[in-house]
Amino acid sequence: MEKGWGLTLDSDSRGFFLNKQLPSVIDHTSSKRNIFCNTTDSPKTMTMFSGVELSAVRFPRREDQLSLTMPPPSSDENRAATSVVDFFSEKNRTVNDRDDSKAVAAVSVKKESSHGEATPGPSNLNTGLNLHLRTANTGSDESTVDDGVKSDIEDKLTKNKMVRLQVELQNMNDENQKLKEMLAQVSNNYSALQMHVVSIMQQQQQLQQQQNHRTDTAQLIQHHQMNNNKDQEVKHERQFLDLGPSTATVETTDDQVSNNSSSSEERTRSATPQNNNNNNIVQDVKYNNSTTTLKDGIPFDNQDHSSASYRDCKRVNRDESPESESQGWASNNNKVPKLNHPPSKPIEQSPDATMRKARVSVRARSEAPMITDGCQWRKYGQKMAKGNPCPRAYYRCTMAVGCPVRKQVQRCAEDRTILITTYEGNHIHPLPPAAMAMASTTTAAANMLLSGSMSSADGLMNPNLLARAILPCSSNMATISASAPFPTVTLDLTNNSNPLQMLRSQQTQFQVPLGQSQNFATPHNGFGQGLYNQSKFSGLQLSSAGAQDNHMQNVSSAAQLQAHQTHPQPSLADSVSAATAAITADPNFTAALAAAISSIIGNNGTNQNNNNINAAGSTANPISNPNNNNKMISNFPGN
DNA sequence: CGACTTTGACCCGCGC
DNA sequence: GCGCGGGTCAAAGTCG
Repeated sequence: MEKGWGLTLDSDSRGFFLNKQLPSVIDHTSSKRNIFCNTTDSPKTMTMFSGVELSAVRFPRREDQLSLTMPPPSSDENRAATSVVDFFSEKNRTVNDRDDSKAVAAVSVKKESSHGEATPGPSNLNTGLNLHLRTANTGSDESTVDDGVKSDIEDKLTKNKMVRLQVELQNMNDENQKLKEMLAQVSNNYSALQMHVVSIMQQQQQLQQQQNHRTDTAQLIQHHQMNNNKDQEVKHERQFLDLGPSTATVETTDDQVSNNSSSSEERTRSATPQNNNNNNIVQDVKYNNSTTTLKDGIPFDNQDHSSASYRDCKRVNRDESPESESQGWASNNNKVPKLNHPPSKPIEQSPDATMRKARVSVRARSEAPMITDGCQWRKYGQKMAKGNPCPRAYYRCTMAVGCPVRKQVQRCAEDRTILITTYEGNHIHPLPPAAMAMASTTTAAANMLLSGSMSSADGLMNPNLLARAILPCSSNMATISASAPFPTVTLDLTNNSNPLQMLRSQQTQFQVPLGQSQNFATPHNGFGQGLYNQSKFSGLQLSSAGAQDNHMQNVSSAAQLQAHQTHPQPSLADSVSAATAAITADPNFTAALAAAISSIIGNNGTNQNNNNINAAGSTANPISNPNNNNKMISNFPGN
């Protein structure tokens, strides 16, 4: 059937007659069709004859004229027609069985040979067919009979064809529109999912912290109860509970009892939330008797970090609000232990304070006074920092009232072209697309850091082992410094090597030691734990640049002496490195965002590393810029 | 006029 | 206890 149609309409639109156009033609040629139907016995012939039938009707010759105008043909005519048709169908069927194109060619040849050769007899019908084929190509000048009918049919055919094409076009447009909508929806879902993942990670960290704090607190209480005289133990208990019960607080209390030497760690971890209900009384007393007492004993609203709050509530409120001001920067962090949380403070708010303690610094070469990260900032201060002739500027996020996110911007003293931007805190508002990459990057880095720094369940790891485990690769892409009193992840994008190329080279030589890689299988337990235990190390380096099978490669100077090892890291870290690379490469964050998103999207495949690389490099970012590099520097409270 | 920046003063914690 | 440094405030100035 299809081949038959195809043969008949080879010079025309083949698919056209294969579809719905046929009925209309048949209607106009019903009489003729009946004739041929009667003359054809087998379904095959009939099938094959459909094309011939149409041809005869559309391009009637003498015999067609007879067919249309005269009574039903005689048996001779039927026989003649049948013979022709049979011959034709069989021939074509044979040809078509071999090769469709050959069959078409055969018809074409027949059409050429029959042109103007209206031989009588059995070839008459054939002539009609050939005329049809030729006329289909060249027009109606050959037709001598009933031009009006033919033109009508052709017009209808054309119209139908156009209608059908239009319908198809419309369908395609609709489908295109649907695809576009789907793409937009997928993009939106991706953004939402990304933010959801971040929030989930934070929640997990909070839960971990709470569990760890409870465990440690209980253990410490038992320890105190078992040792020394009970009065002193109770005294100590209340003391550290006043400082803000937490794992860190507990440990700090021990330190305070012993040598009172871990102020930095205390600052780092003391804000860790824990509201032990048993301590409420003590907390209340301490809170109201604090040197920075609350007005009327009303707890400060921890959620109110707005600039208006800062202005309206002057210093008393600032000091009273551990989360409003003191949760972020060093000096304020120091206030946290003293001020403790109001008893009414929800437990889940405290981890927020912990989160805000982590900083993410981005070192990037930029001539601009500030890198474009998509957020709106308001400068609220500037100070001359020691050891740096360049002033340090303080900015606060103004995209939402109460957003606790702040950042410091300072140029590097050694290289004025390097701009150091330190972010702290989590946004409490939806981020514009341009800000998503940086926000997710900093959040991921902070999560990576805090996930471990706050977990104390397994804090007895060998530091040397940790150094090797955390920093397995021979790269200087990151360092852990003891200079900062709080965990700070620095994404150094200023090195002269191409970070992506470095990633490639590193990925090819890494091996995964199970024993140590297990420490990194879960970022909350392994990697962060390592960071936590490395808090007394200095000069350790960890790299976030390497991404192999969703794992980030961590590098340490100590590990430089070790064999190359691979440690699985969260894919989020991959996006961190990729995004930061893109950010640095292009001050225009829009392009960087595209690169980051592309890199994230590319994480799905087995070649995700390459995808990351290619995605970042596919942007306008000069990835090949030798000044680009991913370096992660973690600053921890040192000894 | 509102938003933003500048800048001196202030507060606080830490180290000596 | 004092000085230092970090961080913030808030009045004054600037800008669109």
